[in-house]
Amino acid sequence: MKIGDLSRLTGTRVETIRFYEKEGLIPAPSRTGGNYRVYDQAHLNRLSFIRRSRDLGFTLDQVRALLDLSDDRLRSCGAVDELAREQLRSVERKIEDLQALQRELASLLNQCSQGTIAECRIIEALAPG
Amino acid sequence: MKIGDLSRLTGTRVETIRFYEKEGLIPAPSRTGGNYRVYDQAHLNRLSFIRRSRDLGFTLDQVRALLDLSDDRLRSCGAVDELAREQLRSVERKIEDLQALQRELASLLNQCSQGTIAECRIIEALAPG
DNA sequence: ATGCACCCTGAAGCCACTATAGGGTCAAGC
DNA sequence: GCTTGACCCTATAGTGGCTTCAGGGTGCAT
Repeated sequence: MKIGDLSRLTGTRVETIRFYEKEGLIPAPSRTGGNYRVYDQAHLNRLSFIRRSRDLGFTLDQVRALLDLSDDRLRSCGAVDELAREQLRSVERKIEDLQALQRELASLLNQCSQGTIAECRIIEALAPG
Repeated sequence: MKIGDLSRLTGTRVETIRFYEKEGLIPAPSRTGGNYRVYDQAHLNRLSFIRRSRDLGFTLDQVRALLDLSDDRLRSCGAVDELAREQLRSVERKIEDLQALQRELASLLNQCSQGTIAECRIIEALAPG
């Protein structure tokens, strides 16, 4: 499997795959005579794991931790659970922040009567007073 | 007013104020004999405007646009309205994405029975299959 | 004279990629 | 055998919005 195939199979850009390799998230694959990277099923599995973790919002450092944990089959999954729980909390905090923002913006827009800047409620709300 | 005073009054880090100046968001202030920046009320107003816009989630480019618009008192506020509307849409999109994420994480955590990694539902969900 | 809080500049670092420059490889078609 | 075009390679710089760091200077009190 060449890098483009891996890219298509995982929905990951080629540059991102090379970036993950440089970051040590994916082991360096063997090469063809023409210096092309050659991947196997293990690479595909690992990259899929990384992408799903990223899609769930984990940082690359968290993904690294999850990968390490997932290799240690006999260990308790408490650490995994804690990582996921922390991530959930962080997502919930972000949602709350954005909802507050949403309310503020909606309220500003509600007050805008489409006149001139001088009487614009939005600009007024931003300007200090 | 020295940079530290402006920092305290606006809740902006000193380094960030210097960064805004370098970015052209705040005009370069005059200096004391000792080369310290000296700010006045106009600077305070402008920085407050920037911070409030940032708090509402506008990018620095959008802030630049808002600042330009706010100087043009006679212009219609349609452009301001459009910027705010776009920002609201973007916030709403982010909320939806995060809520999907929240549901997924919560569901994973729900299934975790705190056993070993080998039987961990979270790792299982991340691993390809 | 010494300490301390504050100020200065310029450059590098953060995250997770993305883009760009400048090239090499390989199979197909003429 | 030569070209075309899709693909691959490396190394470096750029993105946004700051933050941090190195290495110094200022100003006031003790």
